[in-house]
Amino acid sequence: MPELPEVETVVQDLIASGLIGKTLINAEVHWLKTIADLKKEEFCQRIKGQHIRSINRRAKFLVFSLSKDTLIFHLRMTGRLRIANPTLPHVKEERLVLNLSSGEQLRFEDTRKFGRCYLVASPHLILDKLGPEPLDEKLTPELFFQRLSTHSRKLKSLLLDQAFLAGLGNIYVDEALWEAKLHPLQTSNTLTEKESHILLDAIRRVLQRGLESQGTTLGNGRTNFYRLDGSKGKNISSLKVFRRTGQACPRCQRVIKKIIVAQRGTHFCPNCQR
DNA sequence: GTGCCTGTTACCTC
DNA sequence: AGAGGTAACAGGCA
Repeated sequence: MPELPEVETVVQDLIASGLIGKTLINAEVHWLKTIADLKKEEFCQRIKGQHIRSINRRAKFLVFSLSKDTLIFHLRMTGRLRIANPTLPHVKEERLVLNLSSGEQLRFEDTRKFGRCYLVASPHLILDKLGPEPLDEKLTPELFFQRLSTHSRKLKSLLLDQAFLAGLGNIYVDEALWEAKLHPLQTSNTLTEKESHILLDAIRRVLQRGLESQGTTLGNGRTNFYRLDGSKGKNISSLKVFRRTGQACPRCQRVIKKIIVAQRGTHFCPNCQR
C-alpha cells in the first residue's frame, strides 16, 4: 500500500500536525514483532524523554530524528499512523502507541502486522542499502541509464528493487511502465538510452502526480492507505492500468491485461507496451 | 464456510 | 547475478 507518495504524504501530515519539538513520554507495545530489533523493555526505556527533532522520508521509510536516537517506521502493506486524543476509542489493529508531551498519542495501526518500527543509534544500517531517490536531481538520466545497463533483469522486478531505486511499489511501477510504453518483462539492459530517459521521466511524472493527489487509496477497507487524519488519497483517478484488468487502455482502447511477474500482479496494455 | 487474492520485504535455493 | 519460491499475517471478496 504505502509507496513513496503515500509515505511522503504521511510525513508532511505529521509535520503539519506540529509533532516536531514534542517529547515522547513513553511507549506502549501491543505487538512484539513490530519492534523486532529491540526488547519491549529496552524500546520503552530508551525512547522515554527523547524529543522529535525532525521527520523525513527515505524510500518508504519514515525517519524521526530524536534527540539521541533515530526512530524509523516501515508501514509495509497495512501500516498506518494516526494522532489521537487518548480518549479516542482504540482499535484492535493497534500495535504501538507513543505518548507525547502534548497529551496526544501517535498510534501505529497495522492489520497484517508486517510493519516495523526501529529505534536505532544510527540509521545507516537500515538506510544505506537503499538505491537513489527517484525525484533526486542527483539521479541524472545518464546515471539512470548506466544503472539500468548494469543489470539484466525484468523491468518490473528491477524497479521494485529498493536497492536499485528507492520508493516505488507495485502501483507506481505498473503506472510508470505504461506511461513509458515499456513492457514489464523487457530486460533492463536492452533499453536504448532514449528509452531509459523516457522511463525516468515517466517514473517522475507518476510519482509527482501521486504526491499532488496525496497518495493512492484503492478501496474502502481499513487495510487501505489513509492520511493521518483518516482522509483518502485522491490518486486513484490518475491510475491508467493498475487494477484495471479487462478495461480499455486510455491510450489505445485495447484491453488491459494482467500477468504475474516476480510474484506480483502486473497490469499493462499489450498494445502500447511491447 | 472455502479458497484465493492483496499495496512489502527478507531469506532461501537453484 | 537473477529468478522463483516461501514466509511473515489478516481481511476482502467471489
